Amino acid sequence: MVAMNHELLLGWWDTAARDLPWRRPDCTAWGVLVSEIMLQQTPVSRVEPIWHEWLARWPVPSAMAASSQGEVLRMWGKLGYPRRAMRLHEAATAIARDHGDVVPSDVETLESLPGIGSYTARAVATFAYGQKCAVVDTNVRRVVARAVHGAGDAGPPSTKRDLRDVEAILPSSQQDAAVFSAALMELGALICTARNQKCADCPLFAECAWQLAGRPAYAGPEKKAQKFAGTDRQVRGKLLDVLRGAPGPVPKMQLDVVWNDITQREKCLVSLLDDGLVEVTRDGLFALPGEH
DNA sequence: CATTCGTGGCG
DNA sequence: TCGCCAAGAAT
Repeated sequence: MVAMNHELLLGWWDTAARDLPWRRPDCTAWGVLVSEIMLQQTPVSRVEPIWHEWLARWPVPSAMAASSQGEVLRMWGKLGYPRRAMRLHEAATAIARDHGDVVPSDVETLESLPGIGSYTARAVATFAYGQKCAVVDTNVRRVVARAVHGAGDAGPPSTKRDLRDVEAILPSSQQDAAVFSAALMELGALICTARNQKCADCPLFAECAWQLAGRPAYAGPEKKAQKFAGTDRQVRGKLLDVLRGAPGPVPKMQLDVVWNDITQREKCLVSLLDDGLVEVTRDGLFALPGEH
């Protein structure tokens, strides 16, 4: 594929795009930001119900800033990676205090906020404000690897190179660029998936470099499978789940029962305290931050 | 640049 | 069953 045929993808988007709440015209920039944070490493199906609860409860950043971190962690529930919720609370506080309660529109300022990196900053600038900039997530990387480079899958991420790759195929029109980015991501999510890709339904089938090359297998460096069972991540999750399930502060014994390995358990509790996800009360009880 | 950080569903 | 995967960021 020498040059991406934008019309094919834009046309497909019109007929195939999912009707997600954060894509509706009445969705605020804050709503878009919340969705982007929640969607990091997390499937749409699990995000959607929580997103509705959040926007109903905290329609603007200042509303969330007025809530405690513990309250935010409870509302986050089991979405995973709870530090995202903490950082979003921090970001909401900064937006309310420093930006007039308006989510910033330029990539630079967005990236300066906690929890907002290269992808999320560009996603908000593009999807909430219609700006023209490259948006690179795992879906886009995979689609570009196949359709443009003819590889079976994307190699290890490289922020600078990945950005250049996508900038090279971005439509010149600002309006098209925003839809194009959304469509690229949608294609990766629905058609050009990691496994069991649906090439027969792909709008780029005829010009896809991977198809034209005979769909060679991924040739890059081996990807390390992420373990979970037995990791600190699992232990931290169990500890935090106790606090989420309790109405208030709990004695340490309640935390001790969730994991047998004392050394690992204590290490994880300390790390949760370090991250500000857990606090100790005056009475030596353990609580979600701000809930005592 | 490589690791760490949750959780659950699916083939 | 269990490895793999799901809109990344911070360090």
